[in-house]
Amino acid sequence: MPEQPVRAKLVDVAERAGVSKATVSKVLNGRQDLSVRPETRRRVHEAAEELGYRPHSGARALAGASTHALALLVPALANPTYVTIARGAYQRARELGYLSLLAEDFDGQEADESFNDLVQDGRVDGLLIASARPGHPLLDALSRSRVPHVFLNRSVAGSGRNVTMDVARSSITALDHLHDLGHRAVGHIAGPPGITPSEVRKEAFLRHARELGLSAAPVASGDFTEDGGVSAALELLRPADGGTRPPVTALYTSSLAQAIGAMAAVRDLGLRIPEDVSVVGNDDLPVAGHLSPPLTTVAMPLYELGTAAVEALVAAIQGQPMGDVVVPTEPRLVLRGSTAGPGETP
Amino acid sequence: MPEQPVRAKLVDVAERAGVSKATVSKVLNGRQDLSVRPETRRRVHEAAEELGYRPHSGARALAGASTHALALLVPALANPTYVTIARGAYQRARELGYLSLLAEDFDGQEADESFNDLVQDGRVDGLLIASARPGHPLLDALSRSRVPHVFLNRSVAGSGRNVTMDVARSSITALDHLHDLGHRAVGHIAGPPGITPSEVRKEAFLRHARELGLSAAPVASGDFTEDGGVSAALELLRPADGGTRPPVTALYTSSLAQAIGAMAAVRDLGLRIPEDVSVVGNDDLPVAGHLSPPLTTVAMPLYELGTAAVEALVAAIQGQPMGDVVVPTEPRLVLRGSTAGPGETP
DNA sequence: AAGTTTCAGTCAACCGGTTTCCTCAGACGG
DNA sequence: CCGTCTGAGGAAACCGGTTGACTGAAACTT
Repeated sequence: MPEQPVRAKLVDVAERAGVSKATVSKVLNGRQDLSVRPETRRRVHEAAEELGYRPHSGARALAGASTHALALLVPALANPTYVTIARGAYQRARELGYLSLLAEDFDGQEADESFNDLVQDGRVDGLLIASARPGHPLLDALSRSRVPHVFLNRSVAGSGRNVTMDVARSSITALDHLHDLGHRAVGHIAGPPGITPSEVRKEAFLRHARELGLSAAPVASGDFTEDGGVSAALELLRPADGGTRPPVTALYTSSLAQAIGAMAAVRDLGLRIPEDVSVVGNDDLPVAGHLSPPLTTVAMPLYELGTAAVEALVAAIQGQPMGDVVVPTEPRLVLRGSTAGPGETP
Repeated sequence: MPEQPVRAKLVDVAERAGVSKATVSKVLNGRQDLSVRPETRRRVHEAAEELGYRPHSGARALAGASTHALALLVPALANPTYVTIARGAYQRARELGYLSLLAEDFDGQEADESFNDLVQDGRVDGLLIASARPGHPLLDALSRSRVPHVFLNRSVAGSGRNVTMDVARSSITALDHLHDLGHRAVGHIAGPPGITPSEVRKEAFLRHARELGLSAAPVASGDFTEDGGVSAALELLRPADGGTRPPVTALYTSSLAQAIGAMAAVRDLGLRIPEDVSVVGNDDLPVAGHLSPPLTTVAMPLYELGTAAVEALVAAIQGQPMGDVVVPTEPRLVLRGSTAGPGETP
C-alpha cells in the first residue's frame, strides 16, 4: 500500500496542534510580536515535526514574506576558486535558514537573464555577486531594482557592500617567501585590469618589492586562465636585448590557473622549476599538489569569503545597515616543490 | 526622479490590453483550450511586452502550475566535467522556458537536504541527477515522492530514465589509438566500483583488449580524483617480481583528474611521458592542453549530455512517457603529446 | 466593583497567478 | 421567427502561507 505522501499544509499542523493557522505561522517563524504559552509553542513544533511540515516556498514568497533563497553569481564555474566560495556560502546560508543557489554569469552575457530569472521572478531575496566588473550590465539592473546584494571578491568602489579578503597580504606573503629564498628579481603575473583583486595584488606586489629593494619586479597581465599565464610568463621570461638568461628568477601569479600556464611556459622555454625559475600561485586547491613539481601557493580563505558574504547579505536582508567587510583569516603560505633558492636544487 | 519600477502584475497587463486576467493568463501560456481573436492575442502580447511583465514564480507555483525551474544535482562541482554538463543543461532549459539550478550533492550527505529544499519546498518541477550511486539516499526519497527526474551519466538499472553517453565507445577509441601506435600492454585506471560509466568503461576496455589480442590489460580502480589516479597508476606500473620495467607501456584513465594524477605518478617513478609510458584520459577540458606534456584525451559529449537530459526531463514533466536516452554524438579522440609509440620520442 | 491592562491567540484579508465553469452575442438551422 | 450552437472571453474560487487588527478571558488597579 504505497501511502501517498501528501504534503502537510499549514492548516494540517494547526488542526493537529489545536490552534489556528496564524498561530502556527507565527510560532514557526519565531515572531516575537506574539505571546504564546510555552506549552502551546511546544505542541505546534511537535505537530509540525510529526507531519514533516515544510512551508511551500511559493506561498511564502507570495504572501509577501521572503523566499528564503539567495543566489550566488560567479563568472566561471570551471574556476574551482568559486566552487570553494560557493560551498562556504551554501553551508552558512543553510545555517541561517536560507538556500543558496548557484548561477554562472558568462561575463555579462547572461547577467540580465539570470537577474530576471532569479530576482524579477521573485525566486530569491538577495544576490551574492562575484562577477562584477566595472561597467557590468548587472550593475545597472541592480541600482534600478532594490534587491539586497553584496559584492564578493570583486569590489565596487563606494558601494559599501564589498566583502573581500586581505588580498594585498597575499602578495606580501608570497614575496617575503621568495625574498627569503634569495630571489632578487621576481616577476608578477597579474589578472586583467579593472578587476579589484587583480589590481590590489599588483599594487601590493610593487610596493612590497620596493620595500624589499628588489632589483627587478616586472609585471605582465593576463586572463585568470592557463592561457593567460602562458603568455604573461613568456613576456616576463624573455631575455633582455643581447641577454641569454631570463630577467627574473621567480614568478608570482594572481591565480592558480595562471600558475599552471606559467609552469607550462617555463618548461617550454627549456627551463627547470624550481632550479631556474621558482613559481608561486594564489589559491590553494587540490590540483596544486599534483602538478609537477607540486606548486607552492598562497592559500586564500575562500570558504570563509563565502560564509562572510552570506552573513553580510542576510543581515542586509533583515534590514541591518551594511558596510564593507574584510574576512579576518589571513592568507597562508603552502610550501611545495615549485620554489627554491635561485640556482638551487630543492 | 528615480521611477519606482513597480513589477507589472497580471492584472496590469489585463487592464492595459482591455481584457480579463484569465484571458491574459491563457494567452501568455499559449493554452489552446481557449479561442481568442488574433487581434486580442496581439494586444495582450503587446501590453505584456510594454510593461515588461514577468509572472511571479511563487504565485504560479502556488496556483498549481509549474515553477518552471529544474535542478541539477552533481556530486562534485570541483570536477569540471559537471560544469560542462551544467552549461548544456542551463542553455537548453532556458530555450524550453525553464530555469536550471545547480546544487552540489556531497556524496549523499546533503542529498536529503537538497531534495527537501528544492523539491519539498516546491521550488522546482523536476530533477536532473548526476550523483546517484546504488544505495544513494536520494533514490529512496525519489521513489517516495513522485517528482519527475532523470539520471544522467550514472544510470539506475531498470529506471527507464537514464540519459547516457556512449561510454563503451570511448574505451574502444582510446584503445584503438594506443594499439595503432604499437602498444600491446595497456593498463586501465577505472573509477570506483558501482558507478555506471566506470563499470562500462572497464568492461569495454577488457572486451576490446581481448578483441585486439593485447598481451596484457590489467585494471586498477581509484576515485575519480588526482589521488585516485596516483595510487592506481603506481599499482599498474609496479614491475613484476624480479622485473625492472613496468608491465605496461600505456595507461588509459576513466577521468581527466585520474590522468593528471597518473602522469604525476609516472614522473615520480622516474619514467618519461610518452617515451616510457603513454597516457590517455577521458573528457577533454581546457586544462588537458596545458599539462606537461599536453594530454591526449577522449572528448565526451558532455554539453550534449546536459541538453539531452533537460529535453528528456521536460518531456517527462509535460507528461510524455520516458525511456532511456543515449546521446548520439560519438566520443572523439583529441590527439596531444602524451601518447606515442612505445619507446618512441613523439 | 467597575474599568483597564495584559495575555493568548483568532479572523479574515491579502499576495499574484491558474483554472473551471459560465455567459453573452451573433451565426446558423429548421 | 425561434431555438441552438459556437466563438470569444469573463467571474470567481482556489493555491498555501503571512499579517495586522481584533477579541475574550484573566489579572491587576483604584
